[in-house]
Amino acid sequence: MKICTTLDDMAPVNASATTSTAVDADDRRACCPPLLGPRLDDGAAEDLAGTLKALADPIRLKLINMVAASGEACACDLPDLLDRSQPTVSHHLSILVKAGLLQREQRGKWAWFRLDQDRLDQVRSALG
Amino acid sequence: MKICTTLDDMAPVNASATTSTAVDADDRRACCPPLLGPRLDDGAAEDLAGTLKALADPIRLKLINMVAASGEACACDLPDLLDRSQPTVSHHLSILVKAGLLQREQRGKWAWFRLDQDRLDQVRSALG
DNA sequence: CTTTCATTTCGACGGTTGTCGATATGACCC
DNA sequence: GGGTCATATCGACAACCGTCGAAATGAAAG
Repeated sequence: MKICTTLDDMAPVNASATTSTAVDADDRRACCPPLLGPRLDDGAAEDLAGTLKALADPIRLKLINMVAASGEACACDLPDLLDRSQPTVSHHLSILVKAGLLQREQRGKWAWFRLDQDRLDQVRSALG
Repeated sequence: MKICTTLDDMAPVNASATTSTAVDADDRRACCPPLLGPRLDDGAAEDLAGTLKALADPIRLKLINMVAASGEACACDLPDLLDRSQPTVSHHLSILVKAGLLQREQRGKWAWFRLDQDRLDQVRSALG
């Protein structure tokens, strides 16, 4: 039972000028704006959250920063630069690749990584 | 011991025209670009990761979406809309408020939330 | 002051995550 | 093939996270 009556409680912040000024609902929640709009469906929310999870780690942010700063980076340098073990860095890199934020390229025995700028732009615009 | 010799392995992708073309290092890693640039220091990485962590959850994304769609939202409606218990929704709201992404306002017994657009813009530009 | 109702906090639980050492895979060279 | 080196995967562990029911807090009304 959610009535949300007592319009007095609603300091009319933006007063969203609807037609009806008087409230007459008995069961309809009179106080609450419809909350409709361009709804973010479950799938989209899950997808965006997944990509943001890939970004939401300081080590992975520094990885992206390093790759972006140099244009590309060899995996061989990163454990030292990040003060993390080689398996840990490999783990983070694979997360970023899986999220589409980094592209992996094998050159000889070394693995090189480049930033997928389009993917990052895509994430940034999703936050707009 | 990381030498990274054998320039053959470096298909010169962007060839970053440095002065020295010949490689003569014995201990210096000759294959790897300097990886310098506008470095993201530990503190900044931690801060940004913290804010992104607040965003990186489907329920919290839907919360932000709902608040943004209506301009403001009453906490009383959200548990039903999100199909989560009231304590769970309260928990997510507090995370978003703590991250500065939502602003809380008490109106009577109800709690209303608004989006802090500047904060969101700030996050988005940090990803640029 | 007592009751009522919205919201927060607490305690607990299962699931996920970051980390590492050890091991496996894969690429090159001889 | 065998050796060497870079990277990925495995197994384990502690820490963290999302979730809920129960209880505490806070705000308004009677």
